[in-house]
Amino acid sequence: MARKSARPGPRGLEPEEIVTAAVAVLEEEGPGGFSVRKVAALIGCDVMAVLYHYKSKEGLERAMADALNARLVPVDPTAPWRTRLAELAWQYRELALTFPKTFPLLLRFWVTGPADYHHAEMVYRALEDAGLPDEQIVDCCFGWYASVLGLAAAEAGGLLQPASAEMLAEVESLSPASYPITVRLLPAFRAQQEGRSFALMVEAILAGIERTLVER
Amino acid sequence: MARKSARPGPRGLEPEEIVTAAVAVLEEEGPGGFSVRKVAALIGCDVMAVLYHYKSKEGLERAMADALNARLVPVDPTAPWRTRLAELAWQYRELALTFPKTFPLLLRFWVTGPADYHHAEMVYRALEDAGLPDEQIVDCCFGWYASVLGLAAAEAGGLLQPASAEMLAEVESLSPASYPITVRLLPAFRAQQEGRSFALMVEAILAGIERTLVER
DNA sequence: ATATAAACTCTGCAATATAGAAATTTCAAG
DNA sequence: CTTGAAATTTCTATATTGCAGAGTTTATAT
Repeated sequence: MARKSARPGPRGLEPEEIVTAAVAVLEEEGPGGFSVRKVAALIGCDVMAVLYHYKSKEGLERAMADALNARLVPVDPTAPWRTRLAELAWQYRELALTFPKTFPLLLRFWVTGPADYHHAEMVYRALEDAGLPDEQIVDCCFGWYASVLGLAAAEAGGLLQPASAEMLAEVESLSPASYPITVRLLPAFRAQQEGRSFALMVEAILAGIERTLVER
Repeated sequence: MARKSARPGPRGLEPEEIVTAAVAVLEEEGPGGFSVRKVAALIGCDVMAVLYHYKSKEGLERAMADALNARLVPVDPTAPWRTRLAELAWQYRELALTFPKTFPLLLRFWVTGPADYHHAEMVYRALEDAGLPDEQIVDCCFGWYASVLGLAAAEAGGLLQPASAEMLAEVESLSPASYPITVRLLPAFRAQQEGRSFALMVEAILAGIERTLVER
């Protein structure tokens, strides 16, 4: 049995480095193959060093979600509220496409840390500038978050990507009698373009918020 | 060593019964404590009997997601399209509240089985009745699904529920200088009501879809 | 110097998923 | 009936996992 490891004691292992490695492992192995041992192996430290810093596997995952959140850059507060919310939404999409396997953690841990309050404040402000009354701001903010994260998670899962060949084949084999519209839409499936679904939906949500306002 | 179980061979173990038990275990133990062993223990069969029917743990989870999907009842096709989509959305919410721990599986396995095509056809039809052109129907359908599932998952995760005591305490301890709006909104947090956020957001999305239509 | 806290490593255990072979029953054909 | 194949479940074995407890080293304060 070869012993590979260094002696105990502090050796400047940055907690941030652990999270980075963890994200790399998760992106590489997928949710099924993700384990604390593989994270430790990647950075060449002991398994328990990881658990020391993050208490448990779930603690590490929470930190990973927070690390993703931390990558969001604040939006320009002088821009119109719709522009601000739209830009934030597209940032989430970008995050989802860059870290497709890690992104779903944001849905599991809705509140990951202090960074969240900062982002929420930005959304509150945007909705306030939109003219919503306080009670609607709260309701609307949570709803906006859930919808946008859902959309971005769908991107991460490949649902909003242009239809794959196998998916097209599956649709082609459907009976036109049972699924008349689905079959008729086949050309539209082929014509799907990257990001258009996301764009359409974000616009719809923002338009809907504005309209809710007008109708009051 | 006592042998607790019956003798081998077929004994009419219904696959559906396994899924039901699996959902029960997941709801009881949460995602962390969910294991194939506990599912087998609940229905009193061997672990491998479960794995025989569903190939792997992930296969079982996929079947669980499909089982949830199968609980949706078709909406009345003669109702206005907005009513139809709204009712479907509320059905998802109901599902999320009834099976909060199982519901997130629907986000992990976007396409669970043939039942999906049936539901999608209903949504396509609604959007067609709304007057959307074919290419927008496709984009919009996926986006609508992602948003609504995201909203329902947020309900399942407790995000849209009225703020908890600890969450309120956390907000109270925030510095009003850094988070002026968040702190000001405290009374609104207290006044949150079950389902209002969901209702507001579904209405906004539908209104947004309609408006997208008008603007063309 | 000494004490104390922080940052690790080592050993080991209970639980896990999955593979493969073996055993038993069901069912249809003769 | 018998028989043989297929379907269904169990048993055995293995590698992997999260995590607890105790020990070891280093840094910092007194």
